[in-house]
Amino acid sequence: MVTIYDIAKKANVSPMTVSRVINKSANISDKTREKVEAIIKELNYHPNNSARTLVSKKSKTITLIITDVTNPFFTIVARGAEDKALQAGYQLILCNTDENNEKESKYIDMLISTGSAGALIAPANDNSTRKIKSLIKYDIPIVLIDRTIKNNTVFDQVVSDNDTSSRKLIEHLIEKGHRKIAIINGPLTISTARERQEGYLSTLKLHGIEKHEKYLFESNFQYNDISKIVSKILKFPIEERPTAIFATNNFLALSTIKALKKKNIKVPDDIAIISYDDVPSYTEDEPFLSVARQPAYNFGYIGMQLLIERIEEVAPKEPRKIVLPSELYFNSSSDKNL
Amino acid sequence: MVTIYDIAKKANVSPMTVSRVINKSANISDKTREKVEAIIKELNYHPNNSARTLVSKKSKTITLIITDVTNPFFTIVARGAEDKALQAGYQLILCNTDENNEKESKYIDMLISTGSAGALIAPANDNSTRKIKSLIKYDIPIVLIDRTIKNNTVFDQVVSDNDTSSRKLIEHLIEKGHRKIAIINGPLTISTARERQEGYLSTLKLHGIEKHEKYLFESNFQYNDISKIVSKILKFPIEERPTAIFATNNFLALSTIKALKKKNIKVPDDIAIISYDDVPSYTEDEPFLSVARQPAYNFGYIGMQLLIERIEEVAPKEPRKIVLPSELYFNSSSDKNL
DNA sequence: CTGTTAGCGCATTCAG
DNA sequence: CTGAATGCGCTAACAG
Repeated sequence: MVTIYDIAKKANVSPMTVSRVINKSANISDKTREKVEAIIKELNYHPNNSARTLVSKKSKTITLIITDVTNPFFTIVARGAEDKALQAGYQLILCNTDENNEKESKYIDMLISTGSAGALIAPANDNSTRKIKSLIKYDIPIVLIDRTIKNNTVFDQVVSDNDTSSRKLIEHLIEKGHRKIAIINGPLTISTARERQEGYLSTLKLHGIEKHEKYLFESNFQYNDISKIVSKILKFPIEERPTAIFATNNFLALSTIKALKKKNIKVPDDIAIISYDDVPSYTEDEPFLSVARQPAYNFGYIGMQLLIERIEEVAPKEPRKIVLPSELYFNSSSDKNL
Repeated sequence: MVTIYDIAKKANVSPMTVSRVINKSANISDKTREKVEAIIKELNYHPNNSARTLVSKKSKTITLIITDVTNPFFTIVARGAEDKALQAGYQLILCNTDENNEKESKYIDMLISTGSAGALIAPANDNSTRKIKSLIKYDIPIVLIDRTIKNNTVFDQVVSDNDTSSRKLIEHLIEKGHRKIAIINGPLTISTARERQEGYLSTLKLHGIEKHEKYLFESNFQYNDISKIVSKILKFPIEERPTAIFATNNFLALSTIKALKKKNIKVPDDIAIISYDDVPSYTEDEPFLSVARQPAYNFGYIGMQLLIERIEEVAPKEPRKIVLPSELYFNSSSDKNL
């Protein structure tokens, strides 16, 4: 391995001078800089980040903790995060928690060990709170993305306008004449699920529609079979059967549609569907799902930007909260007047 | 920061003993081990990986260099790689090259600096060869995945059976009665594109079908507009117009179908389409595309396994080549007899 | 503008 | 089974 000592010897300068050249510090004469740079190239020198981090306590890796890269929403988040990280000279460490607190906890331990400069975290659920807050005492900058934790007063966050967008989605259904609207939600221990549910409930109230406990369903945000829930919905007497379903994330919406299809229920003719987020449609030319689509790329990109600002200590002391508006698309899945 | 010295002092042992406990080395009495472990927990000690890597030259991070996580194939590859890495206690650094040699080169430099234990690389193209081979002298284990480089005699690789699967795809078309088969391919500087093209050509030859240069199209493997190529194809006099198209990756197939739709050409009625890889269909219940589907997860998972074996020096000296068979699915997009 | 000294936190080596 | 000494490659702090 080529070290700054090798460079220094060959350039007839001190290792410190080499270090200064590498770190582009001022106060180096052009002549020595050029000389040293030439030798760095010649010897194909690569700085040793471990040594750098050890002594300076400043690392160039950032940890991204999400639930699953395989979820198209988080795929794009990861891409946005990586793009911004690279721009600023940071490397991205990818962690999938699968909404599992133990995995998450393990990753957070690793993040501390690695000496990550900071982390972008989409918390698994409310149980994540304590572990994440424990990062404060390590002085590791954190930005929460997509999901937040309860009573967060210390971390920056980039979140969605869950309540507003949910309201718009529900109001769209109401305009279409729907009154019996079910919600198939993720775990209420996840902030986004809670906020979307609140948006749903407050909008019903606002429009004088009674809330029915039986229309509230809780599953999880992963891609799985929710035909049991759908069966329950279809077992209601026809006059009580929901005419519309608010599926609160992409996977829930798709699973719902799939389960309905299997039961020969037509969307939107028999039941309308609205969703929060969808999946990229490479195939269809006409989008089908009515959806509040989050700007996934920016969750990663802007989140990373806030994080880097904090790492490089150019951010205000107060934690910042960026609310990214979703874009609403009303397509076929809810395109029928009752 | 809590260090082994803090632990040592509190436990009344030497730092070295603490180090031994942490590294689970033998030759520690149960009593001292337990005592030390208790204090490690109490003080919430996290080993400093930079220091560890610096002194031992063994790091616990692995770099994954792919073209784009946003490509569903690589999304799954990344997930497989991450899963295996975590199992073995490694962290994954994610890099997207966008098929760009400069980005790739930058990432390889970073990988050296970071002191990555190894890397899983899907090379951008043939121009990647020299840079990747330069890693040999740093003694950093490398496993090539999906794509390979020319004259590779040193690196492990996990690749697809591109020729065989291409042959099966083409033979399927031939059985359906097709003789005029076009290929829309990625850059021939990418090994997979070359191999798929070779499979295509040799199969035509095998079946006594003449090769036409005009049926060979080259675009790239990213998701973009290839309507120009499709227009060219449609401008052939009708008796020369291909009745089938082999689109050599997921994005090319989808773009082709989209472009054909726009021109009101029906698939498979007017033109049949076969593809290498597709995208996950969360929505459709009936798969549409006829495809050789690669076991993406295993490209990551097995690739990571080989890499870790090499890092931990339990692999045979000779480079290994794992060829993962694709699964063939013949669906609607080619389901018509001529 | 450049050099010297010291030490980051840990594991390797050698002693005992 | 345990400990002491040493140095990994680099930069902060100070000196000149």
